[in-house]
Amino acid sequence: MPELPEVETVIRELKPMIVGKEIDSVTPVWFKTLVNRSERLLRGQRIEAVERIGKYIILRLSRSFLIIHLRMTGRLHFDPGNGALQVKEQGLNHLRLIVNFTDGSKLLFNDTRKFGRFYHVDDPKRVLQNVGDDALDPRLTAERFYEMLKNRKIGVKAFLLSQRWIAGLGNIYADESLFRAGIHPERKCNTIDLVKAKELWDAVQFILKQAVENMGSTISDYRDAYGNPGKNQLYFKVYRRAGEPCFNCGTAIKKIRAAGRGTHFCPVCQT
DNA sequence: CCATGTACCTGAAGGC
DNA sequence: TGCCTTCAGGTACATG
Repeated sequence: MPELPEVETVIRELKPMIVGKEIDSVTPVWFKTLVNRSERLLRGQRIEAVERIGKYIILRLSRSFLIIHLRMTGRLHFDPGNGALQVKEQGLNHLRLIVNFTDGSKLLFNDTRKFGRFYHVDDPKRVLQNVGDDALDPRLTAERFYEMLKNRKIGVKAFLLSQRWIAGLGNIYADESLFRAGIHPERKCNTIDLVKAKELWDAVQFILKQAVENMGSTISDYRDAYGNPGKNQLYFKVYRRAGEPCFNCGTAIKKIRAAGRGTHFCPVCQT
């Protein structure tokens, strides 16, 4: 499910709901969701801040960190505890973990496929050591992006999907960014010159920012903290458009497997 | 270093 | 209707 824009949407909404709350207890519903040894250590800790690097949500607590990854189908919802839970549809069919706050409100984690994780750690580096800078980090520049690309023989889609260099892109926004920049997903990184690298970097920035403005993309499972779907799926140019005409040239959009993922591109516009 | 396959899970969709 | 296969916003790990 969620890539950077979906995670950003969720935390923007969640932040005012949970910052300052004190954890009373955590109820693990599915035993693998909470990764740690001692959920008792969470009692009495306050949520000091809600941050994000790539697709990772970082809850800064009084004495430790709770790092959340939604993976494919994870959803976070807030239950104010007064009976006014706002979640729509069947948002809570697959409840996997509950954070109970001392004021009676709760943070609910729903996750159909059970891939999502809450990592309780003293040092965020334990989870984030192989995660690069956030794709929307203003300190990143096209020049630094080019430096990362220029000596790699890996296909450019695989590069964008790896969280190790730039964090936050997933399958949808990698395909959409490559289309916008006119680059074939299997092109080797080291064949991209500085000018083309800048075009790709600008495309990544545009695609991600547009998706944040549209509250993320909903294909099936993704919902924001209120249970609402995103609107950005209406702006897809290639993703899930196999066989349909390219908006630039009319050629049928192709679907192949690249970097192990279904990959959509225009065989004429993307070289 | 790089590509590919498998594992982790559930459910929707398509073919027969 | 039912059965079987494939696929899905992700990542970690094993194998050539």
